[in-house]
Amino acid sequence: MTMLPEKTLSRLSLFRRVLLATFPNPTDHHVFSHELAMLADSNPAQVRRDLMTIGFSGSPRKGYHVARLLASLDAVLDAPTGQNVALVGVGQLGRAVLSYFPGRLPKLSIVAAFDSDPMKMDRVIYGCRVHSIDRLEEVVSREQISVGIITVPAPAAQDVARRLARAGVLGLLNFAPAPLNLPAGVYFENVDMAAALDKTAYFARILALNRDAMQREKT
Amino acid sequence: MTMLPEKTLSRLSLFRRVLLATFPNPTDHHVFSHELAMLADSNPAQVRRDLMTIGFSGSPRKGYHVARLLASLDAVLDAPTGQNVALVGVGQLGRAVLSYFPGRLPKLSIVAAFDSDPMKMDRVIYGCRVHSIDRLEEVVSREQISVGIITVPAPAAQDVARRLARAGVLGLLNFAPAPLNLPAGVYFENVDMAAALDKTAYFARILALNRDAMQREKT
DNA sequence: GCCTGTGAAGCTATTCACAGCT
DNA sequence: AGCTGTGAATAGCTTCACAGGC
Repeated sequence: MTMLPEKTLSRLSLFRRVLLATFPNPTDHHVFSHELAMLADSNPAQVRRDLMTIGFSGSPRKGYHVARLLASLDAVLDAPTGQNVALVGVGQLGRAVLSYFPGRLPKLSIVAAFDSDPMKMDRVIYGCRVHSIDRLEEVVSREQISVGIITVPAPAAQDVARRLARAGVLGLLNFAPAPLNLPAGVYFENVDMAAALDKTAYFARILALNRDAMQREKT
Repeated sequence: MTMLPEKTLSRLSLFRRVLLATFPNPTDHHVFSHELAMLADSNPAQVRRDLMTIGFSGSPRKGYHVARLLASLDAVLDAPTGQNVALVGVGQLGRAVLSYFPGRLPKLSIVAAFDSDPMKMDRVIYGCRVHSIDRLEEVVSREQISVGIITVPAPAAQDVARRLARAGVLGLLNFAPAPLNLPAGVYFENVDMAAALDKTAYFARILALNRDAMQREKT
């Protein structure tokens, strides 16, 4: 399994989450592809294809064995020993992210946060120590951090991303509304809330127009 | 132009943002597709295709006229009279979102927030009044709200989404880590931060493995 | 009968490559 | 010479549809 497609990974992460929520005690439970599809707002063919992609099989009789499936999902999604994460930018959004993750993804720990505001330094927020941004390279290297979360304002994002990459971080999750330019060999994913809201508003508008058109047609 | 593809819309929103940031005074400026591609971390062919999709053309000589392009992007992305937005769930994440948007998307105003915690009600947070969740239907209808942002905990998301949809909201931006089941005719988009982080960590891990493999090959 | 696993078809999105313009 | 606009090629993703198993 060299490298799974991005979309498949998103769904696998979601499958794991809904399975855990639905089967607090998964032993001896089974799910059919159409059941998991329902839980994850997907469809049976997609579920079967995704599980096929990670080499997991069920039985036509009973479906997929939940506990085994969860183990397979863990094997794909988690590093056996866990991975350390750093967050840069302890503003409103950074704090929200810090409060969001603990407990949600047990194999990923946000072990350090960074900010440039001296007021925020050396405090502990949601269980995470805030360091001066000046010590970014030092702490990333010492704590063996392989994943970075960027929650700084847009103008600072590119520089922070480059420093994280240079310090050895290989995956970046960027919440800043600025596109990053990074050398190949570093993965990054943008969470573009502004674009997401623009898009949602656009489709809301189109749907409203369509609905009005139908209304008019009826008369 | 019946309905633009989702991906195209995300990029158009980004194009507008980077153009505004790069050309504070756009009059008489021009951009080539490769320049805009650089700014948006895309590629020239994609930029040309996207602009073609919205029927905007440039000249081979000078490229795209920035002010005109911005006007075209506004025409596609914005409702002429603006759209009203409601946010449900004034927790840590909800507050971060409330503080994030004002000023960023001038045609979209978050005009109301809702929460079930009596402590939070009737306060004004980041310029937005917080109402009791009980008054959701009433306020959505009175304020003509067409877009909803869901920042409640996962177990409450489905119910909130259904209430918003029933009250007439046509587009939902869901930050809760729970998939929604909604009738057709309502658009929704999930911002799944947990899946995004899982994915980022996965690729960071794969990249580390690949890098180590190359290292070993060299010896 | 109702499921899974999967080749094949269908669809969407991206990228190529070049004619046409200035 | 170097760009845009775009048909055509490619790549990537989703869905169909059915053989095979219990």
